[in-house]
Amino acid sequence: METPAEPRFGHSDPTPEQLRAQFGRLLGMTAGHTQRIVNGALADVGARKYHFAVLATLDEFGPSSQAQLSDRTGIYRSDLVATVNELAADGYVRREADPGDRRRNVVSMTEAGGERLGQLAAILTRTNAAILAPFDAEERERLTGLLHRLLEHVADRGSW
Amino acid sequence: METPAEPRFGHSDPTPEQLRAQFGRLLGMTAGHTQRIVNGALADVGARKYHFAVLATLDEFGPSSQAQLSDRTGIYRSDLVATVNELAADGYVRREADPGDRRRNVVSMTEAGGERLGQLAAILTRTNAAILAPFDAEERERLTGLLHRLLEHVADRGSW
DNA sequence: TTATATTCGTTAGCGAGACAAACATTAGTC
DNA sequence: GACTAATGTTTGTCTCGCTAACGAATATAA
Repeated sequence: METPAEPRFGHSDPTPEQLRAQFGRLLGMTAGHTQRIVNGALADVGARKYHFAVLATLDEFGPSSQAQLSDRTGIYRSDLVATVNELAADGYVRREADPGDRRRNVVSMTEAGGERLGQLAAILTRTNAAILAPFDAEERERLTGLLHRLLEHVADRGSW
Repeated sequence: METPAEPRFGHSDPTPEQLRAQFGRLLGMTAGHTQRIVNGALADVGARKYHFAVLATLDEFGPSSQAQLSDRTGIYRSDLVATVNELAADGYVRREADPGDRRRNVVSMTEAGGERLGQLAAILTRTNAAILAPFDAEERERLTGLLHRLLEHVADRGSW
């Protein structure tokens, strides 16, 4: 088992079987590439996905506290601080103290924020389409259906 | 109005439409949960996926230089240094200077490393099975088939 | 043969993302 | 008024992917 023998000149770099066989790896690599594409497109305009998540949430629910934003986006409260900071610095959101509850901040989207959301949404629509390009409508449905089921199963706390 | 603060990834508030609609998010969240499960299982025995990747590669190709390991696992050379350090510290691999090329190190798996690989492989087999539990054979094939196609498309450098 | 280029391992560091711990302030309840 | 709970914030940890740079060794071209 610990004897020499071996490659030396094998210039090809095949992926080992045991690695390729892992479903988690397949999923992870696919997601990794996909996210790299999406993140790259967002980064081109100086955004991250947290920005889109917050903006989209504000658009749908209106002014919210940070705790609400955290619950609805899944972003940790601690990470939300930085996200709101960044969005506020660019004038996309406003953060004001809630007069009714002084622990709270009310975060609301500005006009510029609405435009920004439109820009980011367009980017995401575009990249999502490009990513799914090789699939026809039926395959997309199958894929998203399977992924939804998988997500539900895998997100089920208690079983893990 | 609000629920207790915790269960991270399964939020309590409704997920905004624009977020839910993103395919990238679906893929990302699914992969995220999956990897958390896998990483958690590996972490329980003090391992990371890089460890498994290197061990599995050594098992299949025999003693290799770090550059070869990097090529075959996809781990960056710089990150491989730490990985080999860790594995060597635990006695799972040996790192020796290559007498034939003094720039190189020859990394080889020890007996303990072989056992470790068996342990990690068992963990991965188990978690992969659990993850795919809700699917029957035909669905698994469909899912992996679709993911493979997606991976190929999305990993295609040049188009992005 | 000498100069130049390339390879290999290594160190250091960045940034995103997911997450935990602790804390001060403020509200609500007993 | 004391106790508890929620909110926002700071700080820090860890994995992962990725970049830059460097010294040593080797390969190649002039």
